[in-house]
Amino acid sequence: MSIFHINRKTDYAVRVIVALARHPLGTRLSAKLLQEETLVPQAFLNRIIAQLSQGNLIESFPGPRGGLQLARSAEEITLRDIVEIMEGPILLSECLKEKETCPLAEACPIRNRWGGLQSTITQALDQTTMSQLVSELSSLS
Amino acid sequence: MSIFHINRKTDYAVRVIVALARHPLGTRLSAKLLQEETLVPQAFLNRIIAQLSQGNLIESFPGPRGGLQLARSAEEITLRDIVEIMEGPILLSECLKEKETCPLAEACPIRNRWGGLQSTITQALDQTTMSQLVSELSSLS
DNA sequence: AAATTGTTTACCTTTTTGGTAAACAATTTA
DNA sequence: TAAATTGTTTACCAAAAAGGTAAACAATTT
Repeated sequence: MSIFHINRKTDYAVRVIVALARHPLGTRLSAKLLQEETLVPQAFLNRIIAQLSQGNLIESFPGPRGGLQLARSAEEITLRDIVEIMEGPILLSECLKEKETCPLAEACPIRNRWGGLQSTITQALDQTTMSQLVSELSSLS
Repeated sequence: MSIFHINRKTDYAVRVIVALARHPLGTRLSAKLLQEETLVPQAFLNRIIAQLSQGNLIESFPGPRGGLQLARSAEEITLRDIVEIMEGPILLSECLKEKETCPLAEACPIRNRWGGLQSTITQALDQTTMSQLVSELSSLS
């Protein structure tokens, strides 16, 4: 699509977390209700929910009176948490993995630049919490 | 692979521009020589060179005594120039295109965050010039 | 036991990535 | 002007990722 693009799956996951974060911690919402709020296709949403659950960002309870709830408070969930659970670690270039050896390693002028940009991105994502998003949301409506 | 990942094609393109930028403006290098310096597969490199040429970042001259040269000085070529020629405009989310309409547009708390991060990234790329990379390279060797 | 809710697995289509190869076009020089 | 040299274009390809569907499965409550 385009470089530095957020995948739809991750975008959807943010919608899910924000929908949950709008309610008091401990509130359980069903997958069906989350579907109505996020507009994500149900079958796809199921897998996103499962991934968020495996990543310990949400907790799930089967059966009647079950549902999904945040695993911790909205202040303690950042955009980076969600991005990394859905996409894996942020890595601008293979050469930023210590173990990797690049044929140009001896004379690579770009590696440190990618490293710096990667730090900038991860810091920006770290600084955005779900409670910030929720308060922006209420100021919109 | 991983989110916020620089594609190999773009990484290769940076190698090409840096290789050219190490010589005085106006110096022509052949595609064959560039292949030896960048280690990019020849057939793939040909297409990368063509794309850089179409993007007016380099100039090409066919025939004997021909070759490739930078279209402007290394101080005037930024990482963003290369990234956008190889990958198209930087766009974190579809919803950042003015014309796009998102079903959540009325109540979307994340759009401005993606917009801010996108600005941060493009500014960082704007601030890196090829002459900076070349001088870092000489300080390495 | 039945109803309700989340989980897992398998499968699918389209697009992107990374690459190869050969024909083609332009320019210089013998 | 023909041959040699150099870049350009096009067609093709395999593997992976993106985005999604659907059905069987497991757990819990009533």
